[in-house]
Amino acid sequence: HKDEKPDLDPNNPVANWIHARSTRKKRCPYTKYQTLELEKEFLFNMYLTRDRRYEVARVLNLTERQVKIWFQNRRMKMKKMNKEKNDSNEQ
Amino acid sequence: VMILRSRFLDARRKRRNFSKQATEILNEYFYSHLSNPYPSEEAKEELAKQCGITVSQVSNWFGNKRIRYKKNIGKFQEEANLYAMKTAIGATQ
DNA sequence: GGCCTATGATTTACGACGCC
DNA sequence: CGGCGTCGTAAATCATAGGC
Repeated sequence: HKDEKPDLDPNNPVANWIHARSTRKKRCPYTKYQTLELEKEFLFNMYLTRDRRYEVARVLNLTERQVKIWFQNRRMKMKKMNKEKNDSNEQ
Repeated sequence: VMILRSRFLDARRKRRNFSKQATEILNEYFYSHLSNPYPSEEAKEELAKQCGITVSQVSNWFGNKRIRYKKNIGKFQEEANLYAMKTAIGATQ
């Protein structure tokens, strides 16, 4: 037979997997209010200007980084929803 | 037609567990690629087709499986042995 | 029918890498 | 060339299907 290489390390199969760094901030679910306001802002424009980002972050008590990432994630979500809509509408 | 479609969309929102055969296929892939259980986009498409689910669902399944396996390898040992044996038998035929 | 856990989906947070 | 873009994912959490 042969040496494929499905498994190089039987003792620790997880060793080569992707792992989040220990410094990563723990996921912190946003409040309904925060989410609602973010959705409203997203409806207004899918891309933030720096000024809007600063303002939204200030009002919702989030960091600008959190707001930036929320918009990135929200755009990916929209993309996924659109794809599913298309997939079901063709065939 | 649109009505049928919206009906289909409504039906989808009630989650069902995947079929036994689908879970079987996914687990076979997972345990036979245990050191790197990250199927390519093409592999995901093939698995999705075989399982009768979407590529997104395949991604969700692997994401859930990896984290749950990693968090409690012991709990999955029996299952791992079962699928390891299965692929070993398959390889001899 | 009421718990409980397993399971599929969704939500935050990054790493990697690309573009401008 | 740094900062924001996408893409794929980790990990936590949500929702509830399904078994007892």
